[in-house]
Amino acid sequence: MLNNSQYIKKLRNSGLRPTKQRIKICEVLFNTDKTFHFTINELVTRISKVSDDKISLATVYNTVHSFKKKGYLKEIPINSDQSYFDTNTSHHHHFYDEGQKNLIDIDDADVEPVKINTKIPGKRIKSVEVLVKVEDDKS
Amino acid sequence: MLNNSQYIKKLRNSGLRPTKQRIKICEVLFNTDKTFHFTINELVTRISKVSDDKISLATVYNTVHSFKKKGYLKEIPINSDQSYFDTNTSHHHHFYDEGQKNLIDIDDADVEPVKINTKIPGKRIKSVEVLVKVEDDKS
DNA sequence: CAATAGTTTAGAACAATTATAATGTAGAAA
DNA sequence: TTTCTACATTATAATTGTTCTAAACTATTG
Repeated sequence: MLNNSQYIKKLRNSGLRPTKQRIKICEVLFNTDKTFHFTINELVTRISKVSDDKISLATVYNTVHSFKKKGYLKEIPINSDQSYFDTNTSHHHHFYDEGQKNLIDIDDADVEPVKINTKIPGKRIKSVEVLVKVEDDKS
Repeated sequence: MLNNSQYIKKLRNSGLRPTKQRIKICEVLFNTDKTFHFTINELVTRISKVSDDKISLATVYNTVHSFKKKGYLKEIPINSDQSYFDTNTSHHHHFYDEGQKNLIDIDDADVEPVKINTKIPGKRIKSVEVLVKVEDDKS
């Protein structure tokens, strides 16, 4: 929930030039109290709804990837025909309904800390992500 | 670790006709003590190494999908440019090294049961999958 | 053996994503 | 300000993984 000058500051601080496309995308992604999930296509649709001058698809891809690299977005690890991104970069998990292709956050507090009792030599754990697949409960 | 007549039986029992293509794919996937991960492309390569007559790409896709549906294979939920499958259908989890695109099994016994303290009305949990992303430990 | 329902196949089609290369622009230096 | 340059954007082409199609093939049943 920032205004444009704050996005500009944020972008500059992370070494990204504050172009009008990036600022627009910041607005679409972060000008809301609620975090949300999206695919590139859904983002393009959202952008076109709030703006008259459109942003090219390539730029949307580029920007989402730089934002991900800077830690402003997370990619959600599900197998799908397209990638899902999350504006909620806090540590949390997901329910996924494969039938409806519906993703729902699971608050970190609702998942007991996952203990991994093994490790790989020379590697450090970067993240632990839990994906809970759900289906209709027809019982 | 079965011989062909056992694959034939297995296929028939699950309502799949035991064609020579499916039997060949069974051999490549299941004639080993160790379970493993693969992409469709890697599977095609493996097949071509042990067999002279090739199986069309469409058939490999079809077969992997039917085997998945029958529960002989699992798909591993990671974001990648291609899908990963696992011949280990037991309940277990994965380490994933994004840098090297390397997947490693985590034995179920090495992960404390994941407790989810929330639920979605009308939905039932189908699976809980833990993906542990790792990176080089340069400490 | 004949009928038929399920399979395989090559290749086309498709969809998501990435690459290309020309044009545009932000920010720094003069 | 003007100029310069490195970074960004763009339209479009190319690429890649996957699915579709429809014709040929084959395992199974009667």
